[in-house]
Amino acid sequence: MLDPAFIRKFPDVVRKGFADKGESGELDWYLQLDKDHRAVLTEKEQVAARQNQLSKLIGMKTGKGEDSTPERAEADGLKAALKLLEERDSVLKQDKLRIQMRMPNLAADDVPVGKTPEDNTVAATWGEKPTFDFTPKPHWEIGAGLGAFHAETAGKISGAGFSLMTGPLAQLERALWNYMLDLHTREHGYTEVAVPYMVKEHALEGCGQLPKFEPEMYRMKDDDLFLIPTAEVPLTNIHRQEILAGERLPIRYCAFSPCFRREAGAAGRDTRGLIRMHQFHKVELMVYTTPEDGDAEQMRIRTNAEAVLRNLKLPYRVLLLCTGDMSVNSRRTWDLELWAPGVGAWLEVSSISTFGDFQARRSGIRFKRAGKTEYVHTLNGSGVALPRLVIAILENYQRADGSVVVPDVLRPCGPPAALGPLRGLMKPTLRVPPCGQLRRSRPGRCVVARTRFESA
RNA sequence: GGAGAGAUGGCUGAGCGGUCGAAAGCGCCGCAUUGCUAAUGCGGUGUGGGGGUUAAACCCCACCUCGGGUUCGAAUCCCGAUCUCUCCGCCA
Repeated sequence: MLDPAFIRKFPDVVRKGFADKGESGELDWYLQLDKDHRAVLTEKEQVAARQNQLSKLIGMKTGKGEDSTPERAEADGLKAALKLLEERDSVLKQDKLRIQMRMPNLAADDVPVGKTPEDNTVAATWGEKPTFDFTPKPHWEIGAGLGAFHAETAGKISGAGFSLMTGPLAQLERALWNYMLDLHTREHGYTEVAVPYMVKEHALEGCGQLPKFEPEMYRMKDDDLFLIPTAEVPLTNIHRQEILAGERLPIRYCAFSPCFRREAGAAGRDTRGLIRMHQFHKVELMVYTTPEDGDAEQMRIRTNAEAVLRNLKLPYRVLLLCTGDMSVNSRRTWDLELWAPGVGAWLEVSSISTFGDFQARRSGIRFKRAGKTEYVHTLNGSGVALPRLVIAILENYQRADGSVVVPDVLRPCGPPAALGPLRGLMKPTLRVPPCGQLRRSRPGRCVVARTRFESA
């Protein structure tokens, strides 16, 4: 939500900002409503002030045992007019608010103006794309080769857009989120939060997911709850309607959570493999800070998220999104994209945004310093999203024999040095091999899991 | 699922038709005092909106969870919603 006083004072700046994002923001309608509303407000307040005067007078006279008939008569006469004005006030206020909640945020000055992803700029690249003396496979083939990726089984249970991973892949994913949480909490100063995965409507409104992205949301109709599309939602709502002590800032949270997205506009896109899922896991970073520290904190989140990718030695690039490609709520967004040689594409694993006071206004999150109350700035970024991270590891670290080297930093989290093909898995029945354990097949048993250990 | 209790300012907690935006305490800010730390005394200290001003001062309206109602007048009475807590039952 934008500052109403700012909209009123600088309508042309706002109009330009909306246009850059490819939105009208219904600005002209809003400005007209605002004008009408203030006229009604002035009138209403005058009548209310008179009524308050009379009521006090009646109270005093009654206390002294004096007659207050004329005052009562006048006050009585005011009632109908006041009620009418109050109704108009409330209607106009609601109309204004509805538009305000749909208005996009204004982009920061350093964000390139543009319409499509082609207008994004590459802010940084890191690492070298790996070279192979064989044709690198896409992750679904690698996963299937490991006997650990089961698209059909997931489809049988939940339909398209869901994944089911067993043994080494399930373990790899778990090791990754463990690793990321440890890194962010121990080295980057975030407080880990275990959040609810279902939230109320107002929580989504506060972040800006609603009303705009309602088609993207899974909703529990009977309970009027939504499945979270990201842990940003519960994290940003932790301090909803609070006035924080200034010295508490910045507050840095991280959380692991599943994320649920209907992907309503993306049907038929990225249907194979793990690239686009209705449900996926993610470690999220979220910061509340002061207006002047907002930009530095955004860079800090970026550095923290990049640390994950660097430590895993995965090639990536950083995009500064243009006005037209970034989220309507954001002031500035960097995307981290991992290189996936198997599918031959850059995959977004983190979107690092600063919202300025946009979310804070919607959610009523303020702080107090030197006797003044101000809105906080909120920021977040993934640190990072899991399925695409798994993809990048499989595809970057694959070897000709179908095995996959596991990055060193994950070793303390459980996985072996390499993930090797599992053999003897009975199909179509799913048998889950023990995680990363070297286990010899036993005669007479149908479950055989042999994970080959090979030095990298 | 059944029964009950409650929701007041940054926090704790009074008030239960009229000078109540709301006692008191804590916290916070300022001043005074004080070898240091600590303590003490005095004063101040909510939020949003509209008007006003170069900026203030100032004026007005609203806000005691939210939404309705009764009344000249509601934190206070009535109805509804939401949330929290306690007990019983059921259950991972």
